[in-house]
Amino acid sequence: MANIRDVADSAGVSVATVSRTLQQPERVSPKTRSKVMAAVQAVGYRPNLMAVKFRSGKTHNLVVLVPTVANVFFARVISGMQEAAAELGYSILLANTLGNADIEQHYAKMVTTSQADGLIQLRAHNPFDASVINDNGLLPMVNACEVIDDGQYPVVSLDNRAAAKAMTEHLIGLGHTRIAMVKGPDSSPLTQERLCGYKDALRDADIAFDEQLLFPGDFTLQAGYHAGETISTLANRPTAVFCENDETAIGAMQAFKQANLRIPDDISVAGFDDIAFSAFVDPPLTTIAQPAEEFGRTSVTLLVDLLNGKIRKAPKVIMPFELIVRESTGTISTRE
Amino acid sequence: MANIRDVADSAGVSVATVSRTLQQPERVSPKTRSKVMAAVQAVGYRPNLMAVKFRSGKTHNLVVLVPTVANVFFARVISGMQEAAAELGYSILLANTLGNADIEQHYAKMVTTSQADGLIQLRAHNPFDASVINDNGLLPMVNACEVIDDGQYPVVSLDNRAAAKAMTEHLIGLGHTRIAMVKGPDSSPLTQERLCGYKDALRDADIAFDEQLLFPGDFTLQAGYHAGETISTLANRPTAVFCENDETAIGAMQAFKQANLRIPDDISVAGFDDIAFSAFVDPPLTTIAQPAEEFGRTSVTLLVDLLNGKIRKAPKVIMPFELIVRESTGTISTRE
DNA sequence: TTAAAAAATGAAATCGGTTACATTTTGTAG
DNA sequence: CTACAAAATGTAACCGATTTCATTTTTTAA
Repeated sequence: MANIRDVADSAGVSVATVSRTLQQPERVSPKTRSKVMAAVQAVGYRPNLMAVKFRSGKTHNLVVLVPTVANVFFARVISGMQEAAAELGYSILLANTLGNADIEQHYAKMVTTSQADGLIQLRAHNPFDASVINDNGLLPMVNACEVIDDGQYPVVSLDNRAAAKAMTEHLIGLGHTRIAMVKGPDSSPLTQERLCGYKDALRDADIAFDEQLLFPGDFTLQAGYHAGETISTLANRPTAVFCENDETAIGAMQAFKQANLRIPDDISVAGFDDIAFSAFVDPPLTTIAQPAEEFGRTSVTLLVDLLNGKIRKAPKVIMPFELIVRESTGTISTRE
Repeated sequence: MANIRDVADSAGVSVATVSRTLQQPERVSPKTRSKVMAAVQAVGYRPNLMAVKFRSGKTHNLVVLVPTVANVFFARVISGMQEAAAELGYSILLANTLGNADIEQHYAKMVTTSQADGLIQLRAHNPFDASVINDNGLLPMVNACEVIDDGQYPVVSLDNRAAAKAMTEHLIGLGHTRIAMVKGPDSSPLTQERLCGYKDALRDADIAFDEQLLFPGDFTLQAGYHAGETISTLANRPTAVFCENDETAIGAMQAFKQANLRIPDDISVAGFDDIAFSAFVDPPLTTIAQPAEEFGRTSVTLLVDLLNGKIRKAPKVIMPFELIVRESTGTISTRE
């Protein structure tokens, strides 16, 4: 592999001149400039960017921790990140952590070992303990999608509580009073926030909260299916089910269909996230749309600002949500 | 940020001793070893791995080009890659190319500019021209999932033709003779291979191939929905539809339902990939399962072998497929 | 024509590790 | 106790670029 010295030798100039020709062409005479460019072609020179990054101390890499890239919502967020990163001259190092703390730390260490400039967390699990990999406790990090709001790091999130409240109000508006909720993992702040929003709406409508109508889940199709099975056989069945994400809702719908329940005539189903599939299930799913790509773009922008010292205090950006009413929710007993 | 010299000074030894303590502890006396370890703690030393990688010339990074991480099948492949990479001490640099040649080249250049050791392509679009970014034309690369079989690079792929043939034979076995196919993009080798398998099966069963039964698609839900709409209104409607991937099949199913066609009584639908959603649509989708995670693991292993010079000639690994028969396909006219 | 200013170029330090080789210390055998 | 081998440690070169500072060349003005 040809290096800058080979170019210099081939052009009969010093390495400094070669470097200048490539970085600030206006600082070399036209004659040597063309001589150098010819030499670059001749020897097939490609700068060793590892050397550049080493010397500059800037890697222009950003590590992104994702619980699983197989989650359709996260996939959209990642697309947004990649886009913003490309514009700003950064590359994304994607870590599919599977919720595994070892993998998380392995990738987080890339920041402390100068392999990456900063870190973005996109996680739905237990808060990441930055002190594990960094003694002074603070590393250039942005938390996205999920509020781990200790005020230490910038946050990009949705007002999950308000969104869940809006969805619950939609269901209440349709006449539902027995509204089940299929939760995410209890360890996730998302689960708690959405649960709070659900309770807020019930309280405002003077509907008593019923612990029995809460069902465990973990954001997967399987969990939704399982919850749906359970709900189907319930003596005093709820007339609506609010699932904390779309995968769960789609799984539940499948269980309801197999139990010969009509949606929404017998039971309304609502989701959260508005993944692409949700518009293509039968019936199309009522859900909450999040600006996924925008989440990605914003978190990258924020992190880069942080790296450039353009940010004073850890800001908190709240992204807007949208209630998407489709056909999986309706008034009760229409055809009963 | 403390460097190795700070540790050396703090411990009162040379940098070489510090390095040895960290790399080959047995080559240092126990006394100095503990002295150095204490100094490491004291100054909060983290090795600058950028420096290590620069000097060693090995980055232990692998670039992976993916058309879109939002594709559920690719997401599984990526999980497999990450797993194998972690075991082998490599990191994955994931590039969401969106089929954009500029983004592809941007990331591919990371290999020629010493920012990554090798490249894996996971693409369903036009073949990547390695010569664009590398004069001598050959870079450490593995092609996965899609055969771009010019014999230059190792390939990990499925026998798409045989799989498509098996699915078509399944449909023929159910009594179907008018079998439509919703294709992927014509530019993709996958599309062609699966089309060939479809034709193979027709030929073996003495069914005339009918150009009219071919419908364009691009592997998206929307394309499937659109094809489904068209097929629904056809005068001489086919009794079965084989879609070249599951997203397309799920989109088509949605269109059929809206046209009040019963699946599979009025029309059978088959997909390809066996994404997680396919078991949770109504009715569950008959499809071809690919060992997605295994694809990822195998391609990483192959690439690392290639980097270590453990591979002579570009091998071609064919992964096994499995026909998953669910409820979206059935005999014709059962309840007509 | 010459002195001073400006432009172009080169020499060498630098980033933070690793490692070949040199040197010193310790251990062992005669 | 000496001689030599083995172990421990240190010195300095090296990886490939950028950049400061010095030096040379060219341009401008008197």
